[in-house]
Amino acid sequence: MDLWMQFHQVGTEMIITKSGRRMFPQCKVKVTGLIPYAKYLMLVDFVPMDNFRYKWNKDQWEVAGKAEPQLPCRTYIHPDSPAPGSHWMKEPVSFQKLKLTNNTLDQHGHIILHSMHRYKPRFHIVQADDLFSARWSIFQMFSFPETVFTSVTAYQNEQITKLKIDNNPFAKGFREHGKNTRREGRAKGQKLSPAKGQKRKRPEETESGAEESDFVKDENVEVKEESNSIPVSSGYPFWVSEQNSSHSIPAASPAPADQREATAREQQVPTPSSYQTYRFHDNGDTQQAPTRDILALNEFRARSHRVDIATVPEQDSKQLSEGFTNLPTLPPPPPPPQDYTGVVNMAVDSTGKPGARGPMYNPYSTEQGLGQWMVPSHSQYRAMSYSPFSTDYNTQGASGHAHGNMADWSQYPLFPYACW
DNA sequence: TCATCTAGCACCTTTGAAATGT
DNA sequence: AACATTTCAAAGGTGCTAGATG
Repeated sequence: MDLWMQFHQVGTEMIITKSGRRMFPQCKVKVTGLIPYAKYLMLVDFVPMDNFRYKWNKDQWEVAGKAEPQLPCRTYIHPDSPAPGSHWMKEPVSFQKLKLTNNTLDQHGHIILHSMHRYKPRFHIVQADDLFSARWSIFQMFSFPETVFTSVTAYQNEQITKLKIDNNPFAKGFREHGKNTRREGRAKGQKLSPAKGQKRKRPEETESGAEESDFVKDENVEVKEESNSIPVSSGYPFWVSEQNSSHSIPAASPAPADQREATAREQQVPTPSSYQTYRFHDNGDTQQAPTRDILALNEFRARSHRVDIATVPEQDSKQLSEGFTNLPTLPPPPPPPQDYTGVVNMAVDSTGKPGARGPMYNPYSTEQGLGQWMVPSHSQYRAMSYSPFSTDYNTQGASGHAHGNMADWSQYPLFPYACW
């Protein structure tokens, strides 16, 4: 939590490369309130914060234009999934193997993002017995304002570089004095690459002492359900009040749905400084009765009020296009046994432990699953500026319903409604 | 010309199998 | 034989940077 806050205050950047890079800080969450014997899946997807592309100019971020077309929205599923609630609650859940890439043709199931765009990870807890047949009946979404980041191919802000070097054990070689002879040897007279001009000087030689990359905090915080756009830029010194900038640039497409719609159902965990003033909303009603299902960032203990649980719309793609806010809210349920027949489309970490669980998708449920709620009509979605089967996407060879391998499947969005 | 991206590098940690000890 | 601990090489994660790209 502390580390995330440090990065957030500077303006978190995440390196994305063709081959994929891990996130740092990594996402690590603590969950409480699950039914110990019920099985759950843990997932993460990434949603754009807005409709703009950014650039780093004179030590600050500013809007550079309209965002690139949406990429297929992939979802990372925690390799332990499915596991009983007791397992998830036993210790903080780490998403350390989650990788980001800018390779739109990626076949490894990494999360595909555009460079120089802003994103926010979003966590999902899905109650389901297994990965094959999971029909998304009950799930919850959580997000954390301090995890917003800008995807980059090279660090722009030298403060971020320094923070990463100081805190990431894999970068130790860059903070220890005199160990990187290669850099010293090249240190003269070369052209500087993007952030190079600013990164030229070596990071502080002083050991920050921040060896601890696991930010273990256990503070109480309330989980809130996101009811409006998140003012992520507040307290974000390197951002040119992008909200103002945003206004100056004509947005051809509507505000991102994440802010517009999906967020209305998303539970957001505020930072310690903000949670006290938070008021929980649920369809306009202020809820007070605390309940159970919680997810907290970085072992950051959280407590939610009434949990917002949405059910997956059945056979009604129109509901999707009309906004997630229309989905019904159910009480925290003991899950009735269900006849799971849906399809799971997800990215799974290749280094995970899928063996014991078998494939994480069901190639035989394609028609039903996609037809049911993964594949709305194009006309409905195009107007929303996002389609899981966009032109770009189809050119990757994953069009239609003929899929023969995991790589193909991993490219489908798990939660398409959240990506408009 | 410039901003951005790519690929390969040196340096480092992590991982897990094999070896060794109890 | 079973388990715990240590060793060590391979795998993989870092930021850096020259050159490529558009």
